[in-house]
Formats: sequence, C-alpha cells, structure tokens
Amino acid sequence: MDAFFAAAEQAAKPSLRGKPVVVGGLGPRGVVATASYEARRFGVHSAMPMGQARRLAPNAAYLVPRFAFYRSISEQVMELLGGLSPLVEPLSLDEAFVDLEAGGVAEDSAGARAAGERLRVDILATTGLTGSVGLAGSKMIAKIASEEAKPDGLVLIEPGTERELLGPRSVRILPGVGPATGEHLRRAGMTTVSDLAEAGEDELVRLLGRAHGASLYLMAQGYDDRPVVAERDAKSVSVEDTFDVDLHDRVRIRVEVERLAERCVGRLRASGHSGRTIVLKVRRFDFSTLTRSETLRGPTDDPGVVREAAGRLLEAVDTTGGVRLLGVGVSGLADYTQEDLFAQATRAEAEAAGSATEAVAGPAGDAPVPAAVPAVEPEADRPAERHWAPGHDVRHAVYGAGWVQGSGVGRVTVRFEEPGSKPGRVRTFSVDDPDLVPGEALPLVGGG
DNA sequence: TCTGGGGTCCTAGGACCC
DNA sequence: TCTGGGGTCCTAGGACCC
Repeated sequence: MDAFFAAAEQAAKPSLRGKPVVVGGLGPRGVVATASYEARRFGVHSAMPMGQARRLAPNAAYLVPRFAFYRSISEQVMELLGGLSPLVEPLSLDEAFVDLEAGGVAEDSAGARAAGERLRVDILATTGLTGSVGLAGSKMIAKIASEEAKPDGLVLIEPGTERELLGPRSVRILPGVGPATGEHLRRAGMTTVSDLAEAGEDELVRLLGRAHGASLYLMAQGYDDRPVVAERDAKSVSVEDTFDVDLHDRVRIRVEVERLAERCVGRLRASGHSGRTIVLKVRRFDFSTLTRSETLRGPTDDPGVVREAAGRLLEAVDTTGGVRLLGVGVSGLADYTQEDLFAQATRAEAEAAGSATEAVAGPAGDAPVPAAVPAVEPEADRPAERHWAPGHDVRHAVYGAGWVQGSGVGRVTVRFEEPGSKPGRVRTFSVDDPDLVPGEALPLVGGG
C-alpha cells in the first residue's frame, strides 16, 4: 500500500486529500510513522523526529495513528491476496509476499502482470486506496520491484535480467544492508551490488560474518530462493513506552515496569502463548540502551510471575541520570498456554504460609515486591493518551460525524466530514461538551 | 521539541555436558 | 604431568525491517 497510514487518513478525511499529512507520535518525543507523498515533498519521511517534520512542513496535518482502523483495511487487502494464492506472507499491515505460482494464477510473465493489474484494481475498489505491485522470480527482487513501482504502479522484473539490473545499484537496495553494513562496505571500497559480486563470498564473510556475508553474496547475484511462508509462529511479545520526560524516581520506575509487565502478559495471553524468558529493556537519558533477561524453569503467562521477574531484573540496573524508555518482553514462547506448575506450586506455598497477598517468589527465592505505590502520578510524563487525539473520529448530537482537528485549553476543534462527503467545516466545542462523543471509523468505500 | 514501537535474525562468550 | 572437540543453552548486544 502506498503511504498507507497517511493515505488511509486522507481517504477518511476529505479535507486532507491532496494535502501534506503526517501520521506519528504527537508527544515531545514522537517520530513520523508515515508521511503522505505531499508531505514527502517537504523532506518529511518515516522515522524522522516530529519536531523536525514540523519545521519542514509546518502546515501539514499532524495525526496520531489509528491502528484498529488500518488493521481493518489491511484485512480486506490480505483477503484479496488470499484469493490469488494460499501462500501469502504478510510483512506488516501494508505489505505481503504472494506466491503466484502456488496459486496457479500466473503461468508466465504476461499472466503474472495481468494478475497484478487485476489486484491493483480490486484493492482500489475494495479499500479506496492505491497499492503497488512488484513481480519477480524471488522475494528479494519482487520487493525491489515494488519499491520501484510506488506509488500506484506495477513493475515486473523479467527472470534472467536480475544481475544486470542490480549490478550498478547501491548496496543499500539489498534487504539487510542498512546504514551500518553500508558504511562497513563503503570503507572496504564496495558501493555497488556488482562490487559485492566481484568481491567473492570469502571476502564478504570475512567482513560481515558467516550468515550475513554468505546471504549477501547470493543476493548480489540476484539469487534468492527463500520460500513464501504463510504462517510463521511468533517468537516474542513485547511492550515498551518512551516517556515524555525522563523518569528519575526509583519507585515510579518500578511501578511503570510492573505496568508494562502486565500489559505484556495481556498481549501474550491474547495471542494464546506462554513464555519462558522475561526481558527488561531500559533506555537511559543518554539513549544508551540495555536489556536484562531471565529464563524461568518453565513457560508462564502469569502476570504475577512476569511482574516479579521484571522487577528483579530492574533491581540490577543503574538508573542514575534518568530513564527515557522502559520495556518488558517475553520470549521462548510455547505454542499453547501451559499449566504453570511452578507458579502454582509457589502460590500454594504462600497460601499454606497464610499469606493473603499474591506475592510469588522468584526462581532465586527473592523477597516479595514492596507494597509501596505512589499516591499520585504526575500526568505530565505519562505517554500520550490524550482524550481528544488529533485525527480521531467523533460524533456530535447535532452535527454528526467528524474528527478531531486539535484540542487545547479546554476546547476541542472538530471538522465535520466523512469519507463520502465533501470537505467539511470546522466547529469548536468545550472538551466536556456532552453532545460530543468518541465515534467509530466509517467505511471508506460504499458507505455500507 | 534529537531520535517510536513491534518485531526478526545473528554473533559471541561462558557454562555445562558428554 | 599447561590444557580436546563437539553440542546446547543462556545472556547481551547489535543490525535491520516496517
């Protein structure tokens, strides 16, 4: 999908069509998730700090991402892909590999092209959004083709022409070559793909390590035989928060870690997993980042056990100077939620000892968590969970469907329009106006 | 207003085991 | 009696991707 999040917002909000739109975190430490093509012309791009984006494109619309909305569009697109082949490998909400051969819809290049064009038409008709198609004999080349096709296009790379096409291009077009590897190769005098092919496998392995060197050598020759894999098991689940202001208070840090542990377990359970390794992530004031992990004797999906483990890991981390980000993850996932015998045993022990708390001893037999919880938590450094977030749908008793254009000093500004309407007009209300309630995303196509 | 959040894969060292 | 050769697991960090 082309500039997916931004394009979805433009489709939902007629007044934004043809205008620069930036979707991303709106807090003081936000970054750009997606910039519309109009915004890209100002130099705004993904992963750019929001402050920088605002300097480059002060008149763009700045919106918070609405994942549930994007997911519903994504599901429609993935369903269309499923109609082409049973082998569909989603890479993200807006991108997937499809094995057309396995679907029997493309006997040759002409057939593949026809299927691709049909797909683009179907995507537009179903979602109201444009997508681009790259067609080739391997995943790597198809991906490169789709990049070339954007926006709103189709590129087919004929099998056999890969090498000549890749040769003069920068090493950075190869998947797996990022800033660090690119720089590494440049210092070794290699800037183009054909430089890599000429260097030979041994040289690349020496430079980049066994796995990376070998795969890069193959890719440099346009060779990639990785299959399209439909269902791959999740290997980890994690949550993290960057705080608007660095955290210094140890007790507050502890509380946040425990909250994250509980959120993480919520996601873990929702996915039908349990896990054995608990990971704590800490990004300090200076952006230095460390992880500490602990592997339990068996998998768990018990919030108490994960909370305790994360808390234990935190105790060994120096947070002097302040903490910018905290995260909790679980890996070593079991396919299904197993009985957590260990947690049950310790709970039974605690009950036998007459404990009324849900404290659970860790593998090392540590003391239970201190019960200290701060009475008040300052609002200022909580991650953004603003009530009237820019871009979110609302409904007004009199004016109908609209979306939040902005809010502040007790007021919220709403633009009343919906996907099928003409650009609407703006009205301002008090943030606690009883006629104004959160609304639901409306379908982009057909009004059904 | 300088750096999000959710992932994957790889490497390397040490412990441990046979 | 100055030092083997695997293999696996765990931990930590780094690169990369969307």
